[in-house]
Amino acid sequence: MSSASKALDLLSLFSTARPEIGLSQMCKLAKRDKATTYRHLQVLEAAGFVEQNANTKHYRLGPTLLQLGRMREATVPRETGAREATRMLADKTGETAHVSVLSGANLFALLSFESLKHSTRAIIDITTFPLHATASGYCALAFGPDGLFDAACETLNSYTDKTPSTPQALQAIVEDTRHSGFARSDGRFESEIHSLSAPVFDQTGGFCGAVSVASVASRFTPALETLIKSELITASRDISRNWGGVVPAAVEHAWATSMAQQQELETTS
Amino acid sequence: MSSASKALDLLSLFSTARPEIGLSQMCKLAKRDKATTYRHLQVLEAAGFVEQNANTKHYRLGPTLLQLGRMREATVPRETGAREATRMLADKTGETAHVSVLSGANLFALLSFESLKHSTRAIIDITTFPLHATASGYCALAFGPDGLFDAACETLNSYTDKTPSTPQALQAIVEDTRHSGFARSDGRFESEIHSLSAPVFDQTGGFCGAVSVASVASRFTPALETLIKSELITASRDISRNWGGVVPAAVEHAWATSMAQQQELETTS
DNA sequence: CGTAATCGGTTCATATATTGAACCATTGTT
DNA sequence: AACAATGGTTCAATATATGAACCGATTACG
Repeated sequence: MSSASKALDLLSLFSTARPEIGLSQMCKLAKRDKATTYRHLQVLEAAGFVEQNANTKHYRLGPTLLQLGRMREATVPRETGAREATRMLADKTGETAHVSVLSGANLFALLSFESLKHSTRAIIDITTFPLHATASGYCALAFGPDGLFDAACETLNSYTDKTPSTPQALQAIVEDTRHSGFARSDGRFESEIHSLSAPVFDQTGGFCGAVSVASVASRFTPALETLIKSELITASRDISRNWGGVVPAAVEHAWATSMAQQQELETTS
Repeated sequence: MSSASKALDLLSLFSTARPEIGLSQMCKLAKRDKATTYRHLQVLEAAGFVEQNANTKHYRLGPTLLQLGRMREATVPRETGAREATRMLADKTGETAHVSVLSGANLFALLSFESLKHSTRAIIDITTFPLHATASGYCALAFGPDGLFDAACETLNSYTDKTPSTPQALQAIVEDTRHSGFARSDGRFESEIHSLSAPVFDQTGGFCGAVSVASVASRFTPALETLIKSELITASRDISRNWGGVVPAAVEHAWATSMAQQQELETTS
């Protein structure tokens, strides 16, 4: 592991719950030597990625991040292009809607909206989604670049007893996702959460992210599933358009087939 | 220089004018070896600080920056803490008000408000303010850390025929700024713009940014100058307070002296 | 067309920057 | 006053970064 990435890893230790971190605490969290950690922090501070509270000597995120974050959004307006559709999605479904973006082999959380409809709701508080355990991840594996599946298989951590633990089990899920145009995680990452997800595409013509609805498992019904899928289609088209892309015909066709089956299922029941 | 800081330096090569950079071009810009640059980019990509355009193979800023930027603002609400005062400043003066923050040797634009009073108004569309040509920059040189002046002298680009082109000329401006508590750029960056600026301080007790009013030069009168300076004082105190700091007695004293002189000037005229 | 020039990416011996145990200084606690 | 934290520093050992040369694929061009 390069020393640069070790330094960058320190930034991920900050959170809203833990906005300032002292040297000793950071050593424990990062499981690294004090001298090393200190030097890494010096580097980050010089670059404006962290700054030091002059009183407590604790470190916190620095001003450069705001600048770079805005530059990113100014040049690649992902958040702006997804916000309205995601808010609408949460609103229409009454559940938590969120969007993730693929970068390399990582799926990063972009934004999330919680509906006010229910007092219990799914909270999205992770920053990177495991590819093998989340609906968003299955979308990436199903519609994203080829190498992703092998990358995902390297760390098949089990989060719940439903988390797929073999490449074969994962492959089956991915096939199903590719076939239906929707990904599903029924308690595969968190046992109480039932998520549905649809792929999003950008100007390159390829998969670049996923839009998802995370519902509390106990209130997930076929009717809700139909509603969520229908709204996911709208949201995916909308976000893809805002990101300069278009949903490929193959995915549109998979959706159409899925929705027809879903409707049939409901009328017979 | 640590390898981590070399990697981080690559991020500063991106700008709105140059949002995507290929490997070869980046080597030239960073003046570094191709293999080294490539590995640095790999590290940054793994951390989500850059991502690669799948078609062109060019690199651009990554999604992690958006997350960290939001986290920074959530935990150190600079933008939030300056917004109201800046809006008020624009409103009261009828001109464009903006705030910048110092990070390392760069003065970054934080936010800007345009007054609706006039149909012609100053537009702030740059992200980093040159230290030697803007009122905000003079504030940084006058009240900021020591090394800044030498850093500024390294690139004395001329933007107008009034831009100071020698360290001596710049030094004189800085002295005047330190003495009066206000910085002025009368067409030194853009010929039609007359700006006044005041320093802002944070919890460290040191200079950390500037609040400015950019006025159209043709309507800049002594009366307007008095109004702007008076409102700048209010805004600087307000923002400094919101950022956990306080305006040092020396600066308050400089302001008091300046305002007295200004008033004298007006009554005699 | 063939060839020369670029491009992104890779290799491996060399050399340099990173590492961490032990250390110091300061502060707050008992 | 002794103790246990804290943040910060040193230096020999060594793990890591480096860059010239190389590769294969595009692209430019006479």
